[in-house]
Amino acid sequence: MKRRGGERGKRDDQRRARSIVTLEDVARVAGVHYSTVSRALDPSKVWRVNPATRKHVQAVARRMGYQRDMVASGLKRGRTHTVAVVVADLANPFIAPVLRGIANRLEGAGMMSLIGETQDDSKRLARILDHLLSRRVDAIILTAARLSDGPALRRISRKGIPVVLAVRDVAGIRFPSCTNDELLGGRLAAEHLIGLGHRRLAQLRGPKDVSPTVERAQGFSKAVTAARAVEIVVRSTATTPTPDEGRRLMRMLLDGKGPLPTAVFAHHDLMALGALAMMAERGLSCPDEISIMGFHDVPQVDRITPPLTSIRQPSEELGRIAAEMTIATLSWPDRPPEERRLPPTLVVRESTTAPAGQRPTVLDPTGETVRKSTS
Amino acid sequence: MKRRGGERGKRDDQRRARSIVTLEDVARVAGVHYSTVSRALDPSKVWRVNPATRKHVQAVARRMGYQRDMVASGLKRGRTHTVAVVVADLANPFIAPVLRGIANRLEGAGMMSLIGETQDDSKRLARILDHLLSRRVDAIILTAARLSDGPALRRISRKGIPVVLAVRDVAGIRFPSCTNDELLGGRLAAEHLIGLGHRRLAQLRGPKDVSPTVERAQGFSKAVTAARAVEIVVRSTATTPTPDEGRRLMRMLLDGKGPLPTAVFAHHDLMALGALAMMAERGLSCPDEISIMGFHDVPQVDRITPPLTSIRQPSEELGRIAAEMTIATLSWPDRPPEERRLPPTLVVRESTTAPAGQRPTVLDPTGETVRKSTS
DNA sequence: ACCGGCAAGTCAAACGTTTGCCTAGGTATG
DNA sequence: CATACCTAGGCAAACGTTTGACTTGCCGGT
Repeated sequence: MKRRGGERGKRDDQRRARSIVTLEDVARVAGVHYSTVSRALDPSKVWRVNPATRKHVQAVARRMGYQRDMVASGLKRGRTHTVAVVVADLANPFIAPVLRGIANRLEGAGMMSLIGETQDDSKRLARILDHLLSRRVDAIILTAARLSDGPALRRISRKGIPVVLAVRDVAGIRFPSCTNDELLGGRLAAEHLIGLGHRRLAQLRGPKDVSPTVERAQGFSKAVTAARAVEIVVRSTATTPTPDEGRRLMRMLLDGKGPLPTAVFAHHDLMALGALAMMAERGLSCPDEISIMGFHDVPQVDRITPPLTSIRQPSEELGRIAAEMTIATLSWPDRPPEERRLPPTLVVRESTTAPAGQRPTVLDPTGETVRKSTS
Repeated sequence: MKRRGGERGKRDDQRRARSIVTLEDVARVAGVHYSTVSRALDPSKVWRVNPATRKHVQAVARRMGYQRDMVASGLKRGRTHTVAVVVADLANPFIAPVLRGIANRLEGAGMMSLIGETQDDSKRLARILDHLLSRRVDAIILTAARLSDGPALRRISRKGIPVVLAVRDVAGIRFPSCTNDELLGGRLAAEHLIGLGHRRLAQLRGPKDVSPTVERAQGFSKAVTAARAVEIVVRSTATTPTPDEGRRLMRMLLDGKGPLPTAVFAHHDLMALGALAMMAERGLSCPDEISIMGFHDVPQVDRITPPLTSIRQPSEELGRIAAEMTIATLSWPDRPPEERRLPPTLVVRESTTAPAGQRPTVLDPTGETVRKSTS
């Protein structure tokens, strides 16, 4: 515990200017070698230093306000404690809770998340992935993968940096992933509408080339086929599911040949809103003439007119689990990739009802027509 | 341009395992010293190397897939090209566009954003700020500041890391900041309601101890006073403006002594939604009995019943500007702190109308009562 | 008295870049 | 021809931490 002091003082000015306390500073004050300080402050190495010395060093470090430089540490250890989260569209209301789940879980593990937005542009995704490589992030949580992004991902993965897929899956690749069970989501939607008596259904599909759209469509179609009902599919060409795209698809549907469907399943609540607007424009009433349901159960769709039937997905939990899988992969790199699918739930509101022909009409005491209602 | 090769081969195995190409690898292949490679790849130092050599080195680097290690570079240069964005609540729908504005602008400058969420908890803010210090971020964009966070910020600032305030301001501190002009926002709200003829107005205030609430309230009150109208203020005790908090405040208002106000200004659309729900519960109709308006114009409030009058703020632009100010501060550290305030705009919809007594009642050809309407 | 073993610290070489300084030639100038 | 000057590139010391290898001092056992 003897003090020595004063043998290593040549770079002090720089550091004081940045007012940064280094191991060396602490060591000088504590009267030990800086490697001892390093060990005294590292829980996993602290057994190498005498309890008395440890206490003393820790006290000095705290007093001087020492903070380990994570950049230097990252360089040496090859761990930056940083996870990149790549999203397609920050404005999509259902991505915020995912981000939150991720950020909060990571914070608990001493990590933070870097965010990048691709706008579903493959070039931009490639640029961002390169950049992330250069930053030596510990892992990447990718929520912006397109079905065809396999090759790009394999390239990254070969560089030795773990990629965890969230929300969207990728064709022909086995990575850890945490996604919603979209097949089930599609099926729940179809079964709900079929259960109400609909025999002629339409799908307004979401952005193309992404797994949720494909699987949701598949789950829906399969249930429709199983029920021997008729299905009309309208495909989106946009990359973002907006109300405008919903309007456009709904117009295409209404202008199409053949009889109109009695129920419409939009792959995104925002598209359902657009579809509702289009119906209003054409003087059609929902749900009386056509039932409409959406997906995601984004905030406030329970308050519009009519309150929207939707499928709810556990977004924040999905983020949390994706972060958890990332942490697990980092601490046990060779574990086989786990693929979790979270079950969605149906939320029935007033935008869906039985088709006009089959609607049970009941007179209630006030003489008004009553229908299934949740409020 | 002579090749030398083979004089520095002792650590190759490690690097090949991580499949990371370093300056040294490129140098060996190109037959020059690694410092020359460094200079050939740094636009600001490239004049120090002969054009022919530069070309050759750049070609080799590209061919080998070299990527500068930003961690090492960060350690040496003291610049991490990372900006932290600290938000209070990731789930707040109006923060997503801000984040997006920031992330996109930063990406253009070769930086990325680290995100942290405080949940408006001062302890957590302090923890996060410490952590960010340790990560040596280049700057911090703080959207989660409480009025009383001055001391904590000064501490950070003294460590030499620039802080830019966005959305929320802090008492008694002169930092670069980019906020909404909340005074104007409050005034617009008040003037709109007063203009409709209301003389008895209520405010449901937002989270306490944050600048937008205080200024918005002040702007509102001032306009009310100027018009010699009467004001009732209901203060929130929550830290997050939720529909539930809106319900609670609205109940307090309705249960209060004295005559009810004819118009209510909620500091957040979500609170306005709660207030509407509370009115419905009490059998009051909006806007017939009480007009309600919100703030932020979050997505979909135009589709609820009745469509909500609100105040719109340019969130994405605010983020972009905050990022811009951050970049400016980094490249010219001693510039005087700029304080920008972005003007909000009033969006009139159907949840606000003239008070019952003064409402101009007009018979239209169908014999129904017509009122001001936007749709 | 000698050796082995252990505990507690010190030493110094990394991690991959950046950059001030130095040197080796070459060219211009006296 | 000698000197000064320039250019292009090499050298090596940082940046702050981590960590394998080494030293030192001490104890117990033979």
